[in-house]
Amino acid sequence: MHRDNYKAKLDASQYKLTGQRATVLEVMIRNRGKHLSAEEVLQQARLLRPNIGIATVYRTLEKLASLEILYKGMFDSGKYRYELADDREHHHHHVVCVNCGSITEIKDDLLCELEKNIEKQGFRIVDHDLKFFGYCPNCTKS
Amino acid sequence: MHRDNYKAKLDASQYKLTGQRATVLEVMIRNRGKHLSAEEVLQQARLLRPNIGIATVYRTLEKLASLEILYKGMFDSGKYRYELADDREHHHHHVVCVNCGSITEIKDDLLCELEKNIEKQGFRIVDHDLKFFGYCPNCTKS
DNA sequence: TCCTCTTTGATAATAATTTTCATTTAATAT
DNA sequence: ATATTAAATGAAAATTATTATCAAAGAGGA
Repeated sequence: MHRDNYKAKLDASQYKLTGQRATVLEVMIRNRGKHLSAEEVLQQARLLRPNIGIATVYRTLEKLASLEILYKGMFDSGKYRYELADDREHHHHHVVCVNCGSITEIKDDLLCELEKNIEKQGFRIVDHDLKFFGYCPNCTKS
Repeated sequence: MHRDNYKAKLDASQYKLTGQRATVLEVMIRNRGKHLSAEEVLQQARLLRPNIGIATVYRTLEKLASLEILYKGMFDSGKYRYELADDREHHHHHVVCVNCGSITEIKDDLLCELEKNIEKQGFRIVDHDLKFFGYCPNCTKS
């Protein structure tokens, strides 16, 4: 998805497209595919806008996640990470390397059948979150 | 698994089976199937042993998890929850109700195929964690 | 018993996140 | 353009969950 579409999405929301928000969004776009913590977003945002505050970063990430522009997830220990979420894809699958900590996105989706099974038991499923833990190709070699 | 087996497992470990540890374990056994936070474990433990401290609860939960007597997971926002983990089952699947917050365990496992796909890409998978979000049978009705 | 090592509870410290609040900014009406 | 109003911001304080510190208590062995 293009930069402008994200901005348009934010613009069309109940929130104002302020400079700070555009900056946070810009950081996320430039790091497409990565999973950044709030602190990491702050550091990169300060390169573009030196006196943006941590509270604004948190507030903006939260808003962007509520607009589903970002996906907010907990991967390793104790802090949230954010990534660009293309609206079509609600499902996030990741492989977390237990050796180097790298997080790789995977696309394959065989879960529909499993979801259907669960729905037979009376649930209505709206989303899922799947993480694999193992060794990434790099760490498998050594 | 029976109460005594957990105690035996702890007893056989490098750690002593102290009264406090037995109390925490007892709380977890009495809440089989539930996912308790450290604070919740403390409250229940204090009914059995009024002056057990929060630090001991955290330390014990951590140890029990490292012995794989408990499973430690992050479900909703910002705090860890613990549940009894029968050693055979490393894989945890849950349905989290987005309405009432209830967490239900599911057993079905169709993920082997997916794991194999990922391994073809050079990863070596050792574990996974799958959560579904939706409405539980209770909330689906209303 | 004495000695040593482990565990404990209270409390301080830390880390991540949220709230508060006075000030700034943006959007709208004038 | 200016005044008005509500939303957004940055700095700092507050909160929440968790971990570390440390002196005292407990357990086991020589």
